[in-house]
Amino acid sequence: MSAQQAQKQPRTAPKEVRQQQLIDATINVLAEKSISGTTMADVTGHAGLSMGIVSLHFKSKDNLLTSSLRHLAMELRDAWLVIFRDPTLTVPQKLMGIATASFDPEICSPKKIAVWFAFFGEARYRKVYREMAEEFDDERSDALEELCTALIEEGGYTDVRAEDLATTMECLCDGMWLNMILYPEWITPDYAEAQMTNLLVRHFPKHFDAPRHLPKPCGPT
Amino acid sequence: MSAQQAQKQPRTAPKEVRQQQLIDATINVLAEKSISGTTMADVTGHAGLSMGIVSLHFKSKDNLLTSSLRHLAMELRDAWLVIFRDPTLTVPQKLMGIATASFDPEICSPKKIAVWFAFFGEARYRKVYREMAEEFDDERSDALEELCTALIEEGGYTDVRAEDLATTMECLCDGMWLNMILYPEWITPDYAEAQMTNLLVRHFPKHFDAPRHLPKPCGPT
Amino acid sequence: MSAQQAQKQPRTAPKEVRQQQLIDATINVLAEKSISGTTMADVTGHAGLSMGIVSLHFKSKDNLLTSSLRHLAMELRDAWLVIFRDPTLTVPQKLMGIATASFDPEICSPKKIAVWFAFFGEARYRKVYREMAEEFDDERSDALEELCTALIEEGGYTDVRAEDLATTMECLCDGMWLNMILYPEWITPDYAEAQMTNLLVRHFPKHFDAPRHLPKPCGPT
Amino acid sequence: MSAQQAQKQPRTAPKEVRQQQLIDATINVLAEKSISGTTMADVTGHAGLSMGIVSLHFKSKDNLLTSSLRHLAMELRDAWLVIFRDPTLTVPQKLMGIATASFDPEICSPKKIAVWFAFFGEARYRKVYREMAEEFDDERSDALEELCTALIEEGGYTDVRAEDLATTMECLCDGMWLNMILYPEWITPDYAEAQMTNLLVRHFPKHFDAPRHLPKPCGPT
DNA sequence: CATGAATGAGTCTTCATTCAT
DNA sequence: AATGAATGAAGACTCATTCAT
Repeated sequence: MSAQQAQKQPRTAPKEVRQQQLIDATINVLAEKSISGTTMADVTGHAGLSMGIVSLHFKSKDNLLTSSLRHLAMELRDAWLVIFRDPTLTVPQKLMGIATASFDPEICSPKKIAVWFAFFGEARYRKVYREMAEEFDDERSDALEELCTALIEEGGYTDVRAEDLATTMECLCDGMWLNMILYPEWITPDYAEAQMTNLLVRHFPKHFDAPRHLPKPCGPT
Repeated sequence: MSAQQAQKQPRTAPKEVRQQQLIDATINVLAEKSISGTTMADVTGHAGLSMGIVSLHFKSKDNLLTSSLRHLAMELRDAWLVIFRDPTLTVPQKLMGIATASFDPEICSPKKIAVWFAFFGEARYRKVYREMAEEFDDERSDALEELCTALIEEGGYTDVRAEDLATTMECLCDGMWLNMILYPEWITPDYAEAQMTNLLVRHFPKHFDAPRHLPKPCGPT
Repeated sequence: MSAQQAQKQPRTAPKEVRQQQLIDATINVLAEKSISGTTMADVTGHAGLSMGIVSLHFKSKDNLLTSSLRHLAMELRDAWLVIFRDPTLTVPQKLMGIATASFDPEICSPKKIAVWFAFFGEARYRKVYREMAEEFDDERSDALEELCTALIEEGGYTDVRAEDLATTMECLCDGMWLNMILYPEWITPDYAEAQMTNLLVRHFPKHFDAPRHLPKPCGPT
Repeated sequence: MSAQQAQKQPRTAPKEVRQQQLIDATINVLAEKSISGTTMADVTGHAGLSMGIVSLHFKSKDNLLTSSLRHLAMELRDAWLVIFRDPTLTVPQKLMGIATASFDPEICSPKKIAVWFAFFGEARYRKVYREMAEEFDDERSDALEELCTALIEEGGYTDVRAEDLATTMECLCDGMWLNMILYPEWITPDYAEAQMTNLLVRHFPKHFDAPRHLPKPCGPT
């Protein structure tokens, strides 16, 4: 929400609204200026509010950043968890769903990926992230491994190790995120999804169809 | 080189020596404090030199950072290029060599990966990186694709697309780098190399042996 | 009154009650944090009221502080004036009474002395104090001098000058206040009273008995 | 030194000179604005230097204030210690010298007294003062007591307790300091010295001559 | 009368850069 | 070529005061 739009907002608002408003503004500014370049004046200006509002609602810049990171982490967790727990989905559907959840436009807009890497670029926030997300990351690893194991048994795949494949899926996913901001013309969300599908087809040919082969847009330029 | 050692050094030194000394110090400090937390006083203090030396040799902080990034990029490029151009190596050896070059201790120490992601965390330096390295990154992509194509033809692999596999290799590599600093107990250099081998075995079973399956240390914790 | 107790109080209260409540809170907070460290949020929080209440009743922080100083000054003036005007007391009783009134626990609790010196520490409030209290201070000086003069005539003391003794009494009193907060183990209220008695005994031996000689607690440590 | 004069000073100066320059400026500004009102910009502006210089030489505002307090405390200590240790002085001369050292124009200018009370007005700096000066204050108490004891024995004074008189001297001194800034027309340095002499004459009539009786200037107005 | 969210001017502090030596 | 004292712009944070409810 821009400052212009914000001028029409009421002078006071519930705590939750203001906090979310500030977190949204923070993510927007972070994407552009990263952590070192993001000032509280930038954030509050973007939200159409006054400078003191951050201290009022978040006590400090660090806490605002941490809260914003938590917001992103929760959003991502919810995205795959809702798939994993959906009783109407089959195992292959769940596996594919989790694999591609990271590339949902809501989750992996260029803006949000930039913010993720802004945080990963600072040792301090890597630690913060680990402390807040270690449990969820474990859960996701376990979920992927569990689903892979189920498929391996079902399909009698003797050459696939669930553990290794789960790791490959997660790391490939992260690597494509990185290249999405480095070379957005090379790795697009659609291409990333096709790559994930590719990986699953190659390991579980009895369960997955060949992906559409997207023309690689233009190399890592 | 620590400040203590540095005190014994002569008061003057050739341009190149001083510049490399400062770049080394920069990489060391960046790994710990990232970009926003790295001050010129940190860098010069770590190098055992005076504050004014940065302006003398690099004109500005930004230029010192850019030079440091270039140093890392060149180091990485040299690592895979020397393999690619080595006439004594076979195609599979080259492919494996390039795939695992990123995990050479000299290239991917925890310190250096942290610095890479410190730069990737800032939009400004992603742009700088692209401008200085997109040529090399293209070259590497082309090299990988060329090697894959050679193997596909040689082995008659009909289900492998060179382009996609090259992309997978690069992204998987980057994703493991990220998880190496996020969860160093999970992804170790040895495990990363095994994962890369795994990928090649699965695509080119006639050319690569099964990798040693390292026990996955402890999940993404 | 603590915030907890205050929560039970009715939402509205007469002007005078609220004002006194705020002055009490101000004195309590000032004692601990002095003027620079006392915020309106501290004061209203201590009183269990909302932030806006200060503006409502006192218009500004400065006015609240000035009112608090006046409250202290009036309290002190009342303490000695009631003695001076008490028709049942003899001259020596009055002199002794005024001399020791400053050390009455109600007047000179550690908290209140700290507040006095908080105000004396600021040129601005020294000026305010002078404007509001110089009349009373003059009156007290005159009262002491008058009482001393009476005793001098009565006892035929030829070596005492009423004016100088009155000054000595007042300054000694102030100096003991200061040392009470600097070194509370050294100067206690009891010791201070004994010192004042000592002074009177030495100047008016025919009218005052020897004081109890309190063991000096432990030096200015 | 004013900003105008300061403009002619060299751009760099030895550490000690700059630090003393800043402490002098601090004392000047503190006298006028007290602690809450003194900004680093005030201090550096008064010294004719730039804002960053405080952090460079004193790390923080608090440390600059503490250093300034220490400077005052040392100055006062030196003033009486040099008298106490002067082998050419007699015991009465030393006693009188210490008693009146506090009123030396160099020590008790209106400016410096104001600064003393600015510090005494804050609990934080009372603690700091105690920690830095407790030893010296003890020494001075001991010195006064020792000198009084010597006179008592020499003169056969049976009605004087060295301990109590030393305390009276110190507190009277402090009280006159306070009234010097509250009512400078009432208590002048000369009058304060006369008061101290008075006290000594009354206790040790065989050793001290009657003081000149200064006309009390104008009451506590 | 009373509330407390919001404001924004003011302060301390940091730090890249400059410059006299 | 090298030093490091000095600069001053910029940022995070504080807090007296305002105002819509």
